[in-house]
Amino acid sequence: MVNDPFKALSHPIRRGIVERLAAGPATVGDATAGFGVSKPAISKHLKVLEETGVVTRVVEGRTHRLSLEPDVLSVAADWMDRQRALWGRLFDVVDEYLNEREPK
Amino acid sequence: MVNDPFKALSHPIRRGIVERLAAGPATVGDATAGFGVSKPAISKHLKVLEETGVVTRVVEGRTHRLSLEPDVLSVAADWMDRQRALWGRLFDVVDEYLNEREPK
DNA sequence: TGTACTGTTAACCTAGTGGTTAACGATCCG
DNA sequence: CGGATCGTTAACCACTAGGTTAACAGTACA
Repeated sequence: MVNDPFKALSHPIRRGIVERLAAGPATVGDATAGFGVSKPAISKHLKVLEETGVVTRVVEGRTHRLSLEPDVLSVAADWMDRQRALWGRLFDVVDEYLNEREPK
Repeated sequence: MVNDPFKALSHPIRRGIVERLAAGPATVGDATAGFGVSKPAISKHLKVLEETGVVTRVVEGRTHRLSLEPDVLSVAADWMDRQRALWGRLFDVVDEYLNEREPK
């Protein structure tokens, strides 16, 4: 099991799937077409996204409808926001430090 | 080479290092103490963060001073923000859809 | 000088990731 | 029923990630 949204997003295909689902729910075929890999490979990526809770699945007949689960990924986004706020505060200090140590 | 901020952040130790550096520049020892792994392991994590451009290093005698590089990680944060904005717009639609299909 | 300290490199090992092909399960539809 | 479609599972393979120990390089300092 994965259970780590950052790990779930660490692969470009999975980020691509998330981007597509952000435009609206879609079937597996629709959400994953054009990545240039086989269906089993896609199936594994979806499994990761589902285990992490990023994506949810509703079976409808022979197709599966995928949707995003915003709450889970917002944890990662919040982490990002927090870090970025800290960087903002820190940037001048770091800059000053580097200029002191290695004046061009 | 890695060159992918999401991959760089996909490991909890690397996120921990970034969190510490967000509080200010630090030496390798200071920034990486308490993770319960050996020094070579830390050295590899730092290499990943450096290759990705997330962390920069200045050698000072026998110690190395690490700092964050806000610009690079802000790319990842922007991606997050964009996704979150889309989710916000999308949330009601998905919710409505699910309620239609599977009324409790 | 020699010894302690900071950090990296080298060599190696294990487990996991990401991909494949082949086969299957279930559903829709003529 | 019988075939096409959607998607998964099984078995396998190559490569990478993350960890270890041992040795090394450079710097500080008594």
